[in-house]
Amino acid sequence: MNIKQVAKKARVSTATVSRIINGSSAVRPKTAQRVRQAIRALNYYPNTHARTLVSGRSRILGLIISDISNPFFPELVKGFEDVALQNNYEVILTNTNYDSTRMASCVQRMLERKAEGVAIMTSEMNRQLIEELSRRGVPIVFLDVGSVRNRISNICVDYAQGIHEAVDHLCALGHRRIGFISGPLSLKSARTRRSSFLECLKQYDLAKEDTLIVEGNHKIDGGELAMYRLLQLKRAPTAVLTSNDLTAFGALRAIHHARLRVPEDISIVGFDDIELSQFTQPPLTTIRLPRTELGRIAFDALFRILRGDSQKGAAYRIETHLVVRSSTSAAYLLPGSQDLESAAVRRGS
Amino acid sequence: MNIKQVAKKARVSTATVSRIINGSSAVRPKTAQRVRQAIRALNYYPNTHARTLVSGRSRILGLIISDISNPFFPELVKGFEDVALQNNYEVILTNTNYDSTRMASCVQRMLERKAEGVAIMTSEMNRQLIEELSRRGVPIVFLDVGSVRNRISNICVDYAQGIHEAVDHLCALGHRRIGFISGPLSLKSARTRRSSFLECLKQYDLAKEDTLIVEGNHKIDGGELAMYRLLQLKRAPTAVLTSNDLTAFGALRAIHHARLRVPEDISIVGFDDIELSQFTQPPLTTIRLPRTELGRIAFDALFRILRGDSQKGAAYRIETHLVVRSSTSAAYLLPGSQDLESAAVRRGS
DNA sequence: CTAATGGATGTAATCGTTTACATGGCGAGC
DNA sequence: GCTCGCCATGTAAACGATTACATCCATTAG
Repeated sequence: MNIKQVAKKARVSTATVSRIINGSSAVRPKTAQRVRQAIRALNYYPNTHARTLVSGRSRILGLIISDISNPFFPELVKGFEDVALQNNYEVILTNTNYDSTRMASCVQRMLERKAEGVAIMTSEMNRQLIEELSRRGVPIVFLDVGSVRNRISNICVDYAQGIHEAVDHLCALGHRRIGFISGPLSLKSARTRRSSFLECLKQYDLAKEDTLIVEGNHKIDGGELAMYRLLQLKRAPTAVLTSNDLTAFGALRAIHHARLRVPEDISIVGFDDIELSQFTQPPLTTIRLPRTELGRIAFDALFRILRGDSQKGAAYRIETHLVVRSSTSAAYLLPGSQDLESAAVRRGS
Repeated sequence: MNIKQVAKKARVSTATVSRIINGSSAVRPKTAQRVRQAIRALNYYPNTHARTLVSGRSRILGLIISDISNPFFPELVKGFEDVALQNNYEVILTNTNYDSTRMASCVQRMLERKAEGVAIMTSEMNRQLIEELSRRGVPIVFLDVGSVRNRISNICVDYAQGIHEAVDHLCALGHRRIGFISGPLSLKSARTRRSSFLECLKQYDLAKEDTLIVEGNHKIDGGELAMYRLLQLKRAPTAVLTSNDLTAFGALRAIHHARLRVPEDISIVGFDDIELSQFTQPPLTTIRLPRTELGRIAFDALFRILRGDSQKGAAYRIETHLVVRSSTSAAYLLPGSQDLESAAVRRGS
């Protein structure tokens, strides 16, 4: 079951067997055939640990995410793993659970298993550990927070673009009061999304009232609560953007409970385009963030460095685009009658 | 950065350092302290590959699932990983994508990375590969399909129990015609769920008409289509059980489109209790399959064998229970008026 | 015909640990 | 005071590959 037995059976040295396995240098076709037969006959496959030990290359890549049960991540993971597998890399997947202590142990495990590169798709970072990785020469790719300066490759998601498209779309439908339900502001990604939205409001010269921006938690219940708060405003928004789709689901629920209608009374726009968004009632207009591609790019970023095709600290960009479904429509209320309760009454509900 | 340097710094032999790290035999407290200091000073951690190579134990466990973006799996994975981590095992996660060719490569990867045990939570099995694992002495735990005979530990999910509770619940509410939307019958788990249902009907002496049983695909669109078919029946069911929650989501959609109401016109029961089921409209009554626990038990089954506390081929059991939410209620229609269309008309919709 | 060249193969060191066995020193029992 | 035994530690052989270097043989050029 080891290379020696194969060598013996094929009447060659272990070096020759190794050469066949790795294609590292030429061997006579006749010898090669004999070796290959022996390998098949013994059902031999090399011991990766021995390989790693001597060659210094583990063919392992690390992927650190927040939480696999967050619907944002599975597709990203699949994208990453698919290409990694195609290139004969094994993936070690770890969850930080949004906890920077656990993040530390994630990185430590990468280090121990000798990952050749690490993709960190979450923002609980720990300077010390990152530097430890850098010092050991392990290439890193980050989501949104890398930079050339620290030699960490960065994948920059262009949130602004999708948000622009959404606001554009809503404006074209006649909306002027647009609300926003953010994620938990402790999260970097949530903050970025919110500030992109604020930026956008400015550009479109739209009302920017603090009351129209409410903090959620990137989960359904938080979206629901936040939406209730928006509905209680004297002058409620006629359209609401949300920081992720789960938040939008919650908003949908709140509006339904308030006996109002989407999109007739209020338009809702989600973010991420998780699979379930096609199946809400009504199907959700949302900003698509191509997560499979994100995973692919993360692998690519690492792979290029490993092959020497690219420097550490390269920058990549991912676009986001609006997907229009049925949760948005023309602003139904006239400027003078922005009272949602009366709308409900008018409809006789 | 290796054990020699630590040994040198602490003025002991590598064997002593190893003893400290593994606690394998007593060392003088004074020496121990010196070694520990050296370890900390050099920021040393052992090379797992070297360890595995010589000790033959990798501290790696394999977990094979179908598809991480199927909402059934994330919690299972988390349950498994959490306990594995607590016991210092690393987890290699692989997806078969419901494809038995890929299943083969999953197992191969486990073999190559020298997993000490493998949990196979999907049913695309490949006799040959399983035997290969067995031959190399790798303990295996399977979902539903293991057995003592082949020395494969088995976790048996008691689908019948939850289904009984559901049927019981529906009967108590006055339902007599209960439909079922199954998963794709190519899947073992879908077949098992369906046959549990059929079994149950018999016990309750309920109508068993083939037309009341429709095949879905364990996804939303399949559930929707299947529900349409049920709605078109002359004598449609007043309650429908589904093989998983996504299917139930689809059914909800279909009923909504048909301008009927859940639960007033039709009661719906899901299966699995994925997180989103709390948030549908109405919140879904469903049969809870405790997936985190499933993951935990899978680890436990392997761990016991590894510690020698248990034989290969042990059996474990997981219970399922009904969770009543709002998608079920008393059968609204009188026996003589089981015409859903007229129900809709009566309500004036 | 000899020497140089180069391609195919073998030899052996190496990677970083663990662990069986050897050694050394010290206390206890006689 | 000697021996026995035990505890703490060291020595060195594995584990299973890769790979630099050496060797061998055949071919070709001079």
